[in-house]
Amino acid sequence: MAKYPFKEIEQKWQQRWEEDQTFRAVEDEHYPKEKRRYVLDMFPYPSGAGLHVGHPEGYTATDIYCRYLRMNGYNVLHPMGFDAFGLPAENYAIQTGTHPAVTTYTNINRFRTQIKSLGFSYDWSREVTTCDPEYYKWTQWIFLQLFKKGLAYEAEMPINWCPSCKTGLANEEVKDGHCDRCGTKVVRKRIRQWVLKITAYADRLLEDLDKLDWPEPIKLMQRNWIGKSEGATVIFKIDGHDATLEIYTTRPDTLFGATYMVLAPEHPLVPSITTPDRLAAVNAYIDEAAAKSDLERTDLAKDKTGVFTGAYAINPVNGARIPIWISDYVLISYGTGAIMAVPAHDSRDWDFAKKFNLPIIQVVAKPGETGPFDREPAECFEGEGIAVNSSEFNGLPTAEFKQRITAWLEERGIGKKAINYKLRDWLFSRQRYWGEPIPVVHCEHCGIVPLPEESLPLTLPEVKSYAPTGTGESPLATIEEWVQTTCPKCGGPARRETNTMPQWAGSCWYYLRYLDPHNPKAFADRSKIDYWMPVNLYVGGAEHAVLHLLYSRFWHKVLYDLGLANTDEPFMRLVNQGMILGEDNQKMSKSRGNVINPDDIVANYGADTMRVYEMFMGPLEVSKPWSTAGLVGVSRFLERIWALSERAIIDALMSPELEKLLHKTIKKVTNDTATLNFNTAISQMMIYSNELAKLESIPRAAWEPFVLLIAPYAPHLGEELWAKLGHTESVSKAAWPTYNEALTHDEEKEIVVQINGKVRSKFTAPAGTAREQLVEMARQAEKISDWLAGKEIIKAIAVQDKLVNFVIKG
RNA sequence: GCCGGCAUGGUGAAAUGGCAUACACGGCAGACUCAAAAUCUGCUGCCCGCGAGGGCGUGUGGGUUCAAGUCCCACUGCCGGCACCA
Repeated sequence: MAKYPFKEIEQKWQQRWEEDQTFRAVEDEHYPKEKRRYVLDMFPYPSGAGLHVGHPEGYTATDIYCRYLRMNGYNVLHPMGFDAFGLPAENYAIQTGTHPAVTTYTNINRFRTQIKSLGFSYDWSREVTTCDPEYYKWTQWIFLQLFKKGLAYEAEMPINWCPSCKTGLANEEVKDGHCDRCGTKVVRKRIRQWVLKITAYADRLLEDLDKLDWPEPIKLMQRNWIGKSEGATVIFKIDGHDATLEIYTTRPDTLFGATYMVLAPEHPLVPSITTPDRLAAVNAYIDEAAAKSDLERTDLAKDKTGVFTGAYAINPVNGARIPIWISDYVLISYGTGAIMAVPAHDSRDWDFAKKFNLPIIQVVAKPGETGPFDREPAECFEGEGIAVNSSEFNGLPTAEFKQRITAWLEERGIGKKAINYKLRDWLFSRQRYWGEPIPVVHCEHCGIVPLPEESLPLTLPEVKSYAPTGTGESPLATIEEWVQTTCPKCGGPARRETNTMPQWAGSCWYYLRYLDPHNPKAFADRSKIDYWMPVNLYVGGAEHAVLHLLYSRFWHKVLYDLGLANTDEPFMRLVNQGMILGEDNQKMSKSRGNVINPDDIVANYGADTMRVYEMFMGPLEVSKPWSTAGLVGVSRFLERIWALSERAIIDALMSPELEKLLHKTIKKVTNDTATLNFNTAISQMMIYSNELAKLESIPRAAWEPFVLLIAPYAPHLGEELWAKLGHTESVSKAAWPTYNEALTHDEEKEIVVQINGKVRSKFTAPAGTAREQLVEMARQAEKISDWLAGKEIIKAIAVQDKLVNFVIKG
């Protein structure tokens, strides 16, 4: 018996698909909207390490699904491209002097070859690369639209700075307070930055999550990241000053329990309210806080610090004079940068009050708590309850008190309802070379001036050194002839922006460029957007939950508001594939030496084996360890199918039993493929092929549908077997097999007989036998009369086609 | 600390509240072979028993139910996210 010649077959069909452009997607109006599907993979960053076994997992899943959809009469858009700007290529350039574009395109070519070797049905004519000027021209163009809408602005703000790499780092490049690349401790540095006003969309980004068919944990992560909170602002008078102090609280009902105030060290009121005797201490504290990194201020420094300013605020509800402190546990960037401290009902305030011996007054009684409430409580209580020590509000439940006190404050003009978000504006600039140049100039007369859209792309100039300057400017700043330019508005001298965009920029909208990748006039023609969008299924890793997936939702909404997109959400359904771990159940990494290279698998076992194995490992969404033994099992499965195809395929009727199994198999594989439950679809195909293996010759009617079922999973094998059956057209154009529902049901059912819930016997009965009759049959069943002898039957439960359970006593 | 996810044989894993362990790997036995590999067939949760058979079993402890891997409550462990957001 000839071994399955996967090398020849895979090469042959990949070549054929390319020559025939089998998977080219065309905007054919004959397909109604509901027969079109846009199935998207998260495109890869082409690293120097080559494709990882994790990449093909999601790609295989979408590929099987796309092939399944095409066979079911759908017009499918399934593109692939490369996220090509980014740090690794630039860092390599710094070390070796190789232009990042050279490294990047070498890696892209390798990735493309690797991806193609797995036989995915992408429409490669739509490939996009984010570092291509023809692509980033439109990234810059979208930036200009954001700028014109006032959604991109310049600001001085503290950022994460790596003193060793001499560059700013994005939040995602900081791991536990250290530079992800070199391990140096990150410090804060104030430099000029471009920032995108994502906060303007906070509420819509939150609300619209409800429309999306995404995994709940991902939606929850976005909700938490956006962090909407509802409360009130309250204005406190400052004793002896005209200025007032505004604070934000989610618990206005605890106002009577405020025993001190805390300002962030950066709060603008601090200098003016600090008393002379406290000035030295306050200034020392401010300097100390400023020198701390974010890590020191948050992660490591749960220990509260702070100093008294010498000033007092007046509590508007009871006139109490309460001290104003400063502490870095209050953040200048959230709310009003100032709080009222209620130590009895906030654990942070509790810790602070305990440390500095500040008074603690209980104002909320736990449900059922009876008091007395005139002494300092033994512990902090943050839950809801009944108001105490709150004058005329005593006895009110928390929720009601909140409403009443907010109205009370509003009437007096000293407070109002307020909403805050944890989400911050998006720090959008990098002091890096390998990114999209930000298309604006700084003019002495006109200020910041956007480049005219016709002048785009603003391409990256060549530089001698890719190394960061260390001054907080990108390497672009060193090219005087590039930096010096003229103002598009007044024609006077101007300097180009030298910051570049972060890696996330290109991926914010790539799914739109796939729709019309070569359009020189627009990022995508509106008719093509209307034809395909929104994305029906988006598959990728969960690590992008709050970064790419939030950023691209933001950009998409902006485009929608500009009338440039047809929906206000880009990705209707999201599925996260689980991680593939090493054989040792650890994350794959070079240092652990447990990395599996897909090239080796394809070379030794074939692409189809790789594909089917990755889908057979377990559910798509969960993490699972790689197992070479498991891979071999799948390889044997495909070998057996090949061996079956070498047997005589005859035009004879199949047995009724086989026919039933065939229809059950078609049903299960159809449903499981449609719902992405590929592992159970594969095991059903194994069951069916094991049955076929018992036959010396195989009825054509039993074989052909099976070839069609396996084709999306093992497409090369599928094509070859289909051709062996005499078909000349690609199996991907064939119609998916149908099943007869009646044949998927058994006429005879095995009925289980239980005594007190334990299985004691079994018998067969015609499907649909009435429950009363099942009970009668069960009484006669083998051994059951012995079990029932001399016992009282309290109850007999019968479930049609399933079981009879006798509940007995004695 | 807070939020979320997961936990089933030696292993990867199946299971609309209705026979737990389908399918695959591994293991054992057998067939083929001079032999081995490959391939094929059978067996394979644990305990007691010669056997018939019985008992126990889905991280732990409770509960609901005629019936729980599945539903509820409490806990443990692992993985992920957030981390002074007032």
